[in-house]
Amino acid sequence: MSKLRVRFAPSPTGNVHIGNIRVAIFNWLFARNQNGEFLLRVEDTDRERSTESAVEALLDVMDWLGLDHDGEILYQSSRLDDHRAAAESLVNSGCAIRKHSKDSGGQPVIFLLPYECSKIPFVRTKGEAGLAAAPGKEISITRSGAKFSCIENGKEIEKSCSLAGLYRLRILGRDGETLFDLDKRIASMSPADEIKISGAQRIEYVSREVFYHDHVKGELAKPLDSMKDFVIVRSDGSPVFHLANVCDDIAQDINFIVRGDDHVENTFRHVFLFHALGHQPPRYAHLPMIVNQAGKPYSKRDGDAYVGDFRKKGFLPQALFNHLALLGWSPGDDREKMGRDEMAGAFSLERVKSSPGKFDIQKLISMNGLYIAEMPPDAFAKLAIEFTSEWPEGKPSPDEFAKIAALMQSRTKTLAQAAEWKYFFHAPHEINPKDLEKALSRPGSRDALLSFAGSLATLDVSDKAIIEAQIRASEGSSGLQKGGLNPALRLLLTGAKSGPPIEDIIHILGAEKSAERIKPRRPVAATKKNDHRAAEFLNKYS
RNA sequence: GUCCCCAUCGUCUAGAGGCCUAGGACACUAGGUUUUCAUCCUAGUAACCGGGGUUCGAAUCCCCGUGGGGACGCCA
Repeated sequence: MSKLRVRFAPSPTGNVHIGNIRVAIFNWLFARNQNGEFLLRVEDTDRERSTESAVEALLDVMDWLGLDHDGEILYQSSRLDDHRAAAESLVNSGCAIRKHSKDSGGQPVIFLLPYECSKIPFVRTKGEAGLAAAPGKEISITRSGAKFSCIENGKEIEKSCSLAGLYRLRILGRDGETLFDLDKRIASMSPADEIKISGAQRIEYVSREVFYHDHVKGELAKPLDSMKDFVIVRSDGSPVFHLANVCDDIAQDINFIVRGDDHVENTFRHVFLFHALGHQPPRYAHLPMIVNQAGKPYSKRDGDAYVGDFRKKGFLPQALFNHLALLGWSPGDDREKMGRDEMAGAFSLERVKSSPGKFDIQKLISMNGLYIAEMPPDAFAKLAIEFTSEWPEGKPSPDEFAKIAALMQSRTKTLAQAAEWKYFFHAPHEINPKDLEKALSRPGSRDALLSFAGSLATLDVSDKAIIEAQIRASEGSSGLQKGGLNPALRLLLTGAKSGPPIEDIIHILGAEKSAERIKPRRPVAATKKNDHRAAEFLNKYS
């Protein structure tokens, strides 16, 4: 077998979303596993919607995730001439026609599914088909398709399909006489011809289907009589996706296409295109889609599904990569947290599921926490500090920040949580009076607090054990239980109800700042009527 | 409407006819450790969509329902 060549071929018409990038991840894993090549093609032919910034965003995101591609990027827009030439050759070889158009505009080029398929390996005959024609309905036949009505299960159904779907079509009248025989007419039909037949009773033809082996879904087949000929060049002369996509896959020598589920139906058409262009179709694998919490597919409209947003929310690329790879694939054992290379080593298409998966943000968060936990502290601090840029006072000093980061790392699931560490640098804006009242409600609390605040002036805060001992001492002398002072101290110091050990906080804050925060002061305004009592209490707690 | 695909705990998944009393992970609950929180440890709740077959035996194979998704563009 020749070297595996796969590609990721996004259209840059908006920010890349996670469903999109997951396709890239699977292609990358597959290529790396097989020692193949992973190519990138930007399908930017939709000029109206493609933007340069979207291309930049795409490249940026791929770089962030470590999805390195082989070779140069192919921009589809640069291959217009080749696409047109391909269309021209298809017209010349009779595989496509220029549609006759009454409008003054140009003529679109329509690819005709081949009528004679005996030498095409991916088409097979299923058998004779017979349909009852709907009475009184006219049948219309042109080179690019037939339209007719028939009766199925007592219901009248309108059908239209390519002539290739109606192999050896015969239309029979009331007395069984042949009104039309496609075999005799097809060779002489010109694109402008339209044949109308009335009085049909019965429609008979040979039913065939196109099939291919999908490396995820197994064998897939589609009856030709459910397919239509399709436009490959628009009336304005621009090539349609199907043509451009196939031409570029040929140009890039792609021999395995791994893409989203939504292309399954396109593949039935693309294999004909490959064949008509003189090439063997590549192999295919279609990945199941991923859906959002509501069970609906992600679309570019899903505001929260952009890959860039995950970065902004403080997710690590390793975690997102890992989590996305595990959506629809598993190594087959109980491994879940796996690095890129480990996953590439274990990857196989056979182990890709064929059912859609729901994206679970909780699991991503958990995995992100795992990756954060194993980071070297300085690396963690360096990444986390970026998330303090929203602070009005500006980013803290890296050295100070690193101490806090080390303290918080095991408590952190996403880097964005670093924005909440503000209290280490600035006194908390507000303390919930109710919480404080509760924290101070035990008898002796106030005395213990004052005692500890007073001791801070002479306390050696460079030693956490000393700080802790002093807290215990203040508790003891005021008749408070061990740890009874913690809630109040924490609240006054940080404004939060939970967090790292008090002594760690005081150690970092220093004696002066700590005393400042604990000291009775700070009137707290009652914001609600029922907070009034608590506010009163606080204001006079000295 | 037509065609195609899919279906195991709430979620991601393991499962290739007997290793299944259906395993793991996230989430959740309880307990332990940490005088809070987090980490860590232990335990628990929780699933084969329904109905028919095939078979000595079905989560696994077949059929029919049901539910979900996709495709039917001169979008990609």
